[in-house]
This record gives sequence, structure tokens and C-alpha cells, in this order.
Amino acid sequence: MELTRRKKEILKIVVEGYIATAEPMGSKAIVEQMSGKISSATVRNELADLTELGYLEQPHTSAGRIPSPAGYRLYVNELMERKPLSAEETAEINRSLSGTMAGTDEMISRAGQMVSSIVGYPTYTVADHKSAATVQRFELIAVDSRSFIAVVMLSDSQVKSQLMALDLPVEAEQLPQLSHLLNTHFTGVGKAEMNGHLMSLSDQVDGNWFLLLNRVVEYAGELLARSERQEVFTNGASQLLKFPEYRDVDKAHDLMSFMVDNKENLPVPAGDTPMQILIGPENVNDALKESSVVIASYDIGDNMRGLVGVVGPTRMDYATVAARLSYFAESLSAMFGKKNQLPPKEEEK
Amino acid sequence: MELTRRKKEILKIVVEGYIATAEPMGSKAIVEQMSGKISSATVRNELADLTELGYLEQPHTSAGRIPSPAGYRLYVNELMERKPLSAEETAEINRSLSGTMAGTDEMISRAGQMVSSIVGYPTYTVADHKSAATVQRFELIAVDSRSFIAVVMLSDSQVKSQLMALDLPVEAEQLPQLSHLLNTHFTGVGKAEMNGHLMSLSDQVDGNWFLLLNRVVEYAGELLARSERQEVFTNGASQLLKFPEYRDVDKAHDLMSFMVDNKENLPVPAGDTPMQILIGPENVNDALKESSVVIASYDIGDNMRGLVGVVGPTRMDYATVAARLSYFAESLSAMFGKKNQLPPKEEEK
DNA sequence: TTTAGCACTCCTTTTCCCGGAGTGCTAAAA
DNA sequence: TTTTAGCACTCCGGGAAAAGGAGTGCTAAA
Repeated sequence: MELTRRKKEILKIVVEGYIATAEPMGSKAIVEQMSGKISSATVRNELADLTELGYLEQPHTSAGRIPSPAGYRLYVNELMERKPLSAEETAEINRSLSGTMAGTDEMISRAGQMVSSIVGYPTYTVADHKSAATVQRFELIAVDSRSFIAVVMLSDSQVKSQLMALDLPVEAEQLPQLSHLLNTHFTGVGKAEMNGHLMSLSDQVDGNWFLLLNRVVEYAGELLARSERQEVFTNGASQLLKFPEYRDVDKAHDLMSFMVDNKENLPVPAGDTPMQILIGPENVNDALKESSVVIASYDIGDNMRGLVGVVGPTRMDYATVAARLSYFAESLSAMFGKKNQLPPKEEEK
Repeated sequence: MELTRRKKEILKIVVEGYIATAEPMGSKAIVEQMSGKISSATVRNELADLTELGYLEQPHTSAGRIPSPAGYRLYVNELMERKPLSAEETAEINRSLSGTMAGTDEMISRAGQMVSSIVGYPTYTVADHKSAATVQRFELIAVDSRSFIAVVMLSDSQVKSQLMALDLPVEAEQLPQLSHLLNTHFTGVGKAEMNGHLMSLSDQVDGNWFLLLNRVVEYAGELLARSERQEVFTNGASQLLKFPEYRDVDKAHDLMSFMVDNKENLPVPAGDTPMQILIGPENVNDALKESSVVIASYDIGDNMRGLVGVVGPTRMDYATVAARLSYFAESLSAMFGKKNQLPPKEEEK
């Protein structure tokens, strides 16, 4: 049964009022919001209906109403109007994004910081690999007689490198041969198979060479492991303390340490939805049952998807957060698109 | 005037008792700790003396005593016995340190996480460069006709690399010449002078080459800037909420957001002291006036020093923290020593 | 110099009371 | 049938008062 227009209007006022003040809304305050078109008694009747339908709750008999999770859900699905960004806000976001030309993973975690400071809630970020990474290319650069640089380019276009010191001398002329060996045997190969390939080489090459290969392959393996691990970064957890729902230090502590120690269990959207909102008990995880999460995803190259999640009380300001977050996601998609893909068609003509 | 042996004993008991329970200590509880060698009235007289001397304070007339900052200071300087690590603890530290072979900066920030989880207080970490970094070596690696990898080795042995996509085609054969150009003009040079050198090259080289050089030099400049910036990482701020002194959410929020937003102002030890303890009002910064900080430093190669700081209430468990922290610092020094220096003498003989 | 005894202080917790905001229901009005 | 006014009732929150208790400082004796 569809709600009447008036019921929806009242529900919206309750939700937005409660979001703004964290105080239950009474019939009188609602009448004010409706500029007196209607009496408080009528509103009380409507409130009773909405409560019975499960959209509102009463902390106790003689208090006003607050939204139930179902109420928030209806609000988010139908009633909410995304609050547009002010000119200053878009300017600030654009400025903060344009500043750096850092590596992908740093970029991602920094984006989380920005979102957090703009929306005023804690956030978390993940880089989600659609398929397993492999090494695309190895390169070895001589430094001195006892050390060299290993450069590893991954299939997702990330480049990592490390200085490697050795116990045994290596001649610079050998390095090209070694890197050729690496490139023929260990590119396009998953982390799991690397060890096998390495073993099969063990009797074909000189012992010293083998040690060196082993070192580089181990490094590559660790890089692959790290990129599969989908590291989660959290930001601005302390912002939770601003909200009255976390004045109870234990609640705050529970949620904050969950966000830090159990990062991996923070929700990740199911399908390809650009934005997902999880309200209170909709969260699978117990620690989040009294909180809400808004998650947006954006594209990083072809093979990766970035995620930004915003965590807050169920009383979160969905209208503001959703708008900011999708603006962010779009901007980030655009940025990474420009950065990683070939330049646009103007060159093709 | 030196305190009597008995006064010191009592002071020690008060400090340790208050550290353990966060409750003021009364004369009766002290007598228990001293296994009844002495009556509570005597203890009361001693307490009155210690209070007059400024080592103890009384929250109110009819409460027990708590240590004043001066009391903590005396305790830390003379009375404290570092609480030795258990076998499990050393094992845990060793295990967690040996696990990864990550890059220097990641290593450092991870060390902070470990310390935080072991001592149970928030921590922060800094990598302190004794002198300004320069680029030691450039290397360019061709990828395809429109992109290449820039590898930059810094004077502190860090190696960084990034994939660079171009709007203009580059032939693989040109890259060695370009990197030669970079190596002759931009190594051993501070960030500030780089731009000048670049300008002086602007009319000597082809426009396309110049663009490319510009790109790489800019990247190097950013790396240098980043390593000079002395980035501070904080960990485990939420642990503060465990302590009764931060049950007042506003206090907790103040300190936590200070640790996150004003990281740069966290204390850094003055000279070359291996460990420094700052108690309450000894901290310059207002936000820390009611907290204490323990900072240890360790060596990373010749030119860098790492710092780990532990932040907590003045009632911090100095004996435990100091012991854990110096064990950590020694282990880290050893690790970085092994990693970056030439292998030990066994090869020289 | 130490100790027992005791009056006193002042915090903390509990209890009690009261005002007020808000409700639900009833009956009249539209 | 829907809206509105009126009213009794509920229950939270805050403040005052009371009870309880831990710990002190002081005095006088050991």
C-alpha cells in the first residue's frame, strides 16, 4: 500500500529534522515545518499511522518520533533530494584532486582523507582488482658491484622498484641476461605458479644466479600478494566523536576499533552499482548494526575499481553525503581515465 | 634535599598504584603494599610531606593522593625499573618485524602500528632526514611507443618509479641519451636548483625532449619534496578511549584530532638522545599538556633517523612503554643496518 | 618518632520530587 | 469521514536533599 502524499511529507520532515538535531520530533515542531497548514492533532494521527506501519519509532511513550531503519530506507529511496554542492565545495574538491600526481594507491588513500574532511564522517577506501594481477615486465638496473635495482611492472600498470643488496658480486653485463630470463619465465604468471617455475629453473642456472632470481621473484610475489590483499585504508575515525550517538565512549571505541582492526570486513558493494547505501541493521556486521554506510565506486583503468565508503550514525546526512560522494566518484573516474588511458581521439584524426 | 629512602618507596607505590588503577591512593592501600611494616598514620605523615614538597597532589581534601608531574618525573628519572619483556613479547616483536621486506617508509609506518598494538597506546612515526636528499641516479625504461618508466634512486637509497604516459611518441633509442642528460644535470642537486638547470637546458634540446625531461624532473622534485616533508604517521588513536582520563568525549576528541590534523606539531626529540620522556606540562603544545609522550629514535642508514612516539595520559605506564620502545628501537636499528649497509666483514677476510 | 583514635571534610551515589514535553483518546466541528 | 480542540496521562530529565563512605589531619599517648 502506497503512502499518501501527506504521510510522505511528514515522514520526510521527521527524518530531516532528526538528522539535523538528533532530537525526536514532536507533532508541534512538525506543524511549524508545514507552516501550519494542518493541526497538531491531525499530525499526531498521521504519526500514529506511520509508527504502526513501521516507519517511525518512539523512544518512549511521551517522546516524539524518530525514524526507524525502514523509515530511513524509504527516505533514501524516494524522498531524499540530493543536496547540491556549493560552488566553493566543487572548487575545493577540484583543487584538492588536482594537486598531486602520486602513485595509484597513495592517490586512493588520499582521496579517502579528502572525502572524510569534506563530508565530516570517517571514510574507508579500497582498490578492488577485478582479476588477479600478474607481472608484465621485469627490469634490472646495476648500481654497484654488490647491488642493483629491481623494477617490476604489474599488469595493472603499477610500477614498483626496490634496491637489492647482495652478498655476492654481480657483474653488470649479466643483468640483461637475468632480466631476460625473468621476463620469459615469470611474466603473465600468477603468484601461485611462480614458485614452480622457479624450481624448474634451479638446475638450469648457476647457483649465484639462482639466488638472485629467487630474490627478485620473491619481491614480485610480495607485490602481487599485496595488490591482491585489497588493502583497506581508513580515515578520520575520530570524527565519530562529534556525534551524540557516540558520546557513549564504549560505543565509539567499538566502532572505531572495528574500523581500524577489522577493516577487511567493512562492506564492499555487491554488483556494479555506482552507489550503495546500507542503513543500520542492513549491515551484515554486528559492529555496524547501529550505523550506516554509503559506498561509491569509481573506475581506475580497465581492471580496477576504487571504492570510497562513508561511515556514520544511522542518522547520517544521506542527502549531503550521497551528493558529495557521487561528485567525488565521477571526478576520480575522470582523473584516472585521463591518467592511464591513451590520449583521446584528437590525436587519431 | 634528597628524599629519604622511605619517602621514595612510598612515592613509587603511589605512582605505580595510580598508574595501575587510575584511582587516588590512600594511606591504607599503601600500608598493604608495604606489607604492614608501618602504620597508616605514619604513611599519612609522609604523604603530607611529599605533598608539601610538590611530588603528590590531592584531588580534594578527603581523597587519596595522586602523583604530580614532578612526582612522575622523579619516578621516571630515579625510581622506575623498566619492566622486562616476556619471552612471548620478544618473540612477537621479532616475528612481526621479520615478516616484511617492504620499502623504507612503509616499514616505518608499519613499525608504528606494531608498537601501538604491543604497548596499547597510540603512536606516531617520523623519518627524520639529517641532510637534504638529492637524486643519485635516473633511469628510463621504454614500455611502448607512448610510455616509459622513470626510475629515480635517491641519495638515501630509496628507489621510486612511475609509469609515464606521453602525448608524443618517443623512440626507445632516445631514452638512453635522455637518461644520460638527466644523470649529468640533475643528480646531486637539491630540489631548489633543479628548475634553474632545467631552464638552462631549454634551448639546448629539442622541444619534445624538453617536455619529457620536464616531466621526469618534476616527478623527481616531488619525490624530494616528499622526503623532506618528514611525513608523520599516526596509529591506533582509538586506543585512547580505553583510558578513563578520556572518558570525557571532548578531551578525547581534542587529542585525537590533534594527532591526526596537527601531526607535524607532535614532539620530536631535541638532540641525539635515544629516548625521551615528556610528562604533562613539559609538553610545549597545549593539546598535550595533560598527556605524556615517550619518544625513541633509531638509525636508518647513515643519513636518516627514525622516530617512534607513544602518546598517552600522564598516568602512562612508563616502565612498560620505555622497555618495549627501546627494544623496538634497537631491533629496528639492527634491521636497517643489516638491510642497507654492505654485508658484514665475514666477506672481507 | 611512631601509632591509635576520632572528628571532620567532601565526594559519590541514591532517592525523591517536580516540571514539561508529548502523547492518545474522546467528543465536537467541518 | 476527516479534522480539530481539549484533557488526562506518561515518562524523561534535572535539581535538591539525604545517605554513605573513604580518607584526611590532628591530638595525645606509646
